[in-house]
Amino acid sequence: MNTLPVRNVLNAGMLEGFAATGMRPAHQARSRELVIRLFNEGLALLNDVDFDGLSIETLCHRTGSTVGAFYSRFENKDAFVNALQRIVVVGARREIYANYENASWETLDQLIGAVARGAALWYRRHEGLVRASLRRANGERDMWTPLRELGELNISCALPRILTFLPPQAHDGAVDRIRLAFQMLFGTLNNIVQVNPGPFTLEDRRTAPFIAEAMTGFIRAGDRRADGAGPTG
Amino acid sequence: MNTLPVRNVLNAGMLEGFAATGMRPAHQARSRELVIRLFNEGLALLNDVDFDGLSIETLCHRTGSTVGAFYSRFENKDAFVNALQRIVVVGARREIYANYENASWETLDQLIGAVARGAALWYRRHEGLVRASLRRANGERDMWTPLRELGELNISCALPRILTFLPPQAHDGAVDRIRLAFQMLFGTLNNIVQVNPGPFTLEDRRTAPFIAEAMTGFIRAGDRRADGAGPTG
DNA sequence: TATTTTTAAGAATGATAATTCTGATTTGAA
DNA sequence: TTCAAATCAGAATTATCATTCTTAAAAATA
Repeated sequence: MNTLPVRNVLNAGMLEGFAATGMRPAHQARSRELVIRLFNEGLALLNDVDFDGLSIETLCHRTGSTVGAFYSRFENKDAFVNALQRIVVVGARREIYANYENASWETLDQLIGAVARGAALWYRRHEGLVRASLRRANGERDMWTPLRELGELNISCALPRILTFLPPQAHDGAVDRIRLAFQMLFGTLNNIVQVNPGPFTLEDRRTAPFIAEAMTGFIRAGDRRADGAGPTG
Repeated sequence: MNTLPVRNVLNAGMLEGFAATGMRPAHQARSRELVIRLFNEGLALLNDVDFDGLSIETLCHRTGSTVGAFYSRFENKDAFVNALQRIVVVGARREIYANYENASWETLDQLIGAVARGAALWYRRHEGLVRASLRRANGERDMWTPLRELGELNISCALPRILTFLPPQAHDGAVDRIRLAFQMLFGTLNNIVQVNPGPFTLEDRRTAPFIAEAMTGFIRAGDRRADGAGPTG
């Protein structure tokens, strides 16, 4: 399904201090290495199958391991999947912080352009995990929670910065508009990953800039309304 | 999961002339009634579970029927699910044609406003089916195909009408913008149905008008650029 | 009414995969 | 080096459901 090259994104260092419910703490080096292998192979497999199609036996075979080893690390399949999401999210969180701390933007277009581009890039790198998480998203199991929190982190970083580009009298109405703009951004990206409706794909260079333009325009339209200009139609 | 009242949307009349692969033609009235009951109960169940969670035995029990009866109608579960999607799509198709034929719009805002409102309404009425179809959307099984076709029908009706509100010199670039606008519309609605990210929901009255405004603004921005006005940022 | 076709019941079957269990093997600290 | 704790191997178990099969009932047909 996914034609992008798949790299091993996780290494032993990233396990440092990482814990997740249903994942037994590893006391020996070999088990830490196994966990990393399982995570990376899990990510690779999720480019082709979803969570239901992810067979523990296949996963273990591909990592030169056994189901016994798997179950001495993880309580069950759900716990594995949850841990996999969590460790990816930990990395993403770091990226987000770094992005917002290091950069400063001169215009709203630049800021939102960077946000949309960054999001699209991240989706490309984690297409399999996102697709699998979406497919299992469900009231009870809450398989989407880690990724939802990631989106909320992104918004909480972007929101105050966006407001600095808007006149103070527009701030009130702008918050709703900004939130909808992000809902459209993530909705559109999720939809591309899941059903690939076309014509715009994650690989298409126009996708992120176009979405960014739509977001910016929508947010600015509220600005114009707060000026008393009235509807533009 | 879904708190909306669930009505029986299908009746015997809608089965007239309806056929789907893997669905045996019913020669007796009792089997036609059974199919309708299965469809309606299936739709109701899909508000709470997805396709995997939809148990044939439960479905049959709830319709006062048996698995034997089910399998003398449908080749297998997939065939049932596909037929259910198809018959709902048949109705939706009719609605779309009717909407576009009966109405005429005086402004672009009105047209797109009506399209977004109509889409959001339809999603509310078919939340369970949409969610289940999305969750199973997958390269091979192509569980999304019927709904994808529905979206394309919507676009093919809207596109030429939208163009009539734009100056001819803007038409070329506008097509891409219109398509992305629809990708954002359906993406956002799909995402609401699937992960309900908030703050905007299907029930929120502001959702459809807001999305419509974003779509209109984005499409018009291309118009302004074709005038030679350059980027607005 | 006789008989053929269609449909329904519901127990039995079968396939798939997650999970458990028991007995080795390895590790790392003393 | 020793040994208790940790880990691993892999066969066996289990649970879940879709699907099949056989027999019975109902409807259509003549």
